[in-house]
Amino acid sequence: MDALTINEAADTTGWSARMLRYIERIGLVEAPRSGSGYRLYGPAELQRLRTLRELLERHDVGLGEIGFALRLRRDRQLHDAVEAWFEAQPERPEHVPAADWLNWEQDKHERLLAAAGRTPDLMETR
Amino acid sequence: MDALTINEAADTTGWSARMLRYIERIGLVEAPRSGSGYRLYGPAELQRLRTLRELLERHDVGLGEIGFALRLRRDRQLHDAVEAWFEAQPERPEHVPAADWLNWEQDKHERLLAAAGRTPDLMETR
DNA sequence: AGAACCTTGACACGATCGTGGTAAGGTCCT
DNA sequence: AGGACCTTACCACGATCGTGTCAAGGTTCT
Repeated sequence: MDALTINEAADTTGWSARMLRYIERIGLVEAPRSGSGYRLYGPAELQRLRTLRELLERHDVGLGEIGFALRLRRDRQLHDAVEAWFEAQPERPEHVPAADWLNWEQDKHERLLAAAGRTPDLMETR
Repeated sequence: MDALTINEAADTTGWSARMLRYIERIGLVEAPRSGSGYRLYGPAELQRLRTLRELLERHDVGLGEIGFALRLRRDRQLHDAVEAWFEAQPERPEHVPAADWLNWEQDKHERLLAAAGRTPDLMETR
């Protein structure tokens, strides 16, 4: 009572055989193959397929997104880059030379962002 | 020399104004607004936009994927669920009653997966 | 007041995603 | 040997992604 072929696995997991192949191509749930190339789904794979389905439904995410999450776990390089990007809160230069502020009104192409992010209605004259 | 409006920001970052709005909608790089609703891009945002561009190009990922990464960081619930799914290596029952193995040949719908994942050519008679 | 911006919302369009189906060919069980 | 199943490779198709453009209306500058 162990390994099922793709259609059997499809029946018991709710996925279609077509989707099982797709899921495999994405890299999630890859079934081992028989000597002649048939996919063999054991309890482990069946379990993963069922929980995968639940995961998607419960959080409204797509296969591609989980596929990306997988890529993140495998490619540390990428993971770190993404993480670094999120982490990077480019320091807002604390020291804003007053001189720059004076030119402001004149330079059409360089407007000011009030203080540090919020703008106290500098632009509305009305 | 601080905050640019959307088209100016577009010019200096390489993105189009359209994309800046799109990027904002996804949740990456949200520009603060002026009193009248104009987006104001300060050095921080500009920096993020440039590095974002680099991130995408260098690792060949899409905005949607980074958007998903963002969702993962914000929704710990989801993050944990995904992590759990990947972690879950459903234990392959170590104890396989020999009896089950005997029925194998007979039960058309229940085939066996050799040992723990790899199948030693059980299915190829030739 | 008028030009030059900005904002949101809509229509559009090729590319990819998520699915299904079908064809051509190999494998397994009677 | 024949039927039922598997494999890969294609064609298809609606939905979303990534972009652009345009319209209608508000803001800012001169």
